[in-house]
Amino acid sequence: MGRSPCCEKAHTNKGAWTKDEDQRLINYIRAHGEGNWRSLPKSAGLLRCGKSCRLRWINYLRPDLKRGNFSEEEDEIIIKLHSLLGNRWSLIAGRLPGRTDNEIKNYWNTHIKRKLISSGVDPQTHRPLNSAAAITQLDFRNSAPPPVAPPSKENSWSAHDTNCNSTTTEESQAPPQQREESDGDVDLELSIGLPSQAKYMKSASFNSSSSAESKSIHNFLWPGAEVVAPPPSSSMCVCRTLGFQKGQFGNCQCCNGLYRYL
DNA sequence: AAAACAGACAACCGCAGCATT
DNA sequence: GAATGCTGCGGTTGTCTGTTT
Repeated sequence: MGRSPCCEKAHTNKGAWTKDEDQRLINYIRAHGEGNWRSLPKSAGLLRCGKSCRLRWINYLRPDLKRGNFSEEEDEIIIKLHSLLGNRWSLIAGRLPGRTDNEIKNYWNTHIKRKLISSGVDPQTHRPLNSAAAITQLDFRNSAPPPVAPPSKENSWSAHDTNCNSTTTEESQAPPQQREESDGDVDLELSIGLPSQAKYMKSASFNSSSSAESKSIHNFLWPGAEVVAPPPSSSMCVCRTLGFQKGQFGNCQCCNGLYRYL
């Protein structure tokens, strides 16, 4: 038995939004806040699918959006985060205030991909193009999951608890950059500090229980976070507000840190 | 000037996970 | 535990605009 459609397609508009529709949506969300997307169109007097409303708001109407060209700094961050996270656009967007996952995805596909290719870097593997083929089979980012314990999107990138804002996941869900041997081709040290988008940001974390693997992975962090030292046996976050486990990746809204505890 | 092409980006679609019933 | 509903994500498509021929 299939699911019912998210909306009555026969009675919904599709395609480009009109100014009037935008204004209705803005007015409604200003008055009632986000959420309840399914019932929103009817309440707001819009002949649109709830999904469409949500997308329009998130990608275009949100007041905190930063429109305009990406800076060089943002380019660098996107490339570095993509090398770490793969096509987790929403997660990457969480590190770029004012940018949406859709915007970053489009930008990646239209600009950065080309830029990397032209500079001889494989945009999927982030390695020199001539060596990309050799490691293709190790790269799970945009292909089928590994045979053992395939990654689960939700498990990998589950939303934060609003109090603590951290999550942890199993090793099998770590992005390939963390799973595969890191031989230094990719600089995982992110040295550009940025505030996270508190409201829209989702945090991700990865867990690795393999000590051998752990040693092959770069430790990295976001500036601004207070990093004391890898906790010896404690399960506490270095910012002392989280419960990260050793061997896990995670980023934290409390301190803006993205960590891996080796 | 018009057609063809390419680039950019907004929007849609299908899927998956979680929550609720 | 199964069915259903809601939400969010990533991939893909459609359309608009600018450039080239």
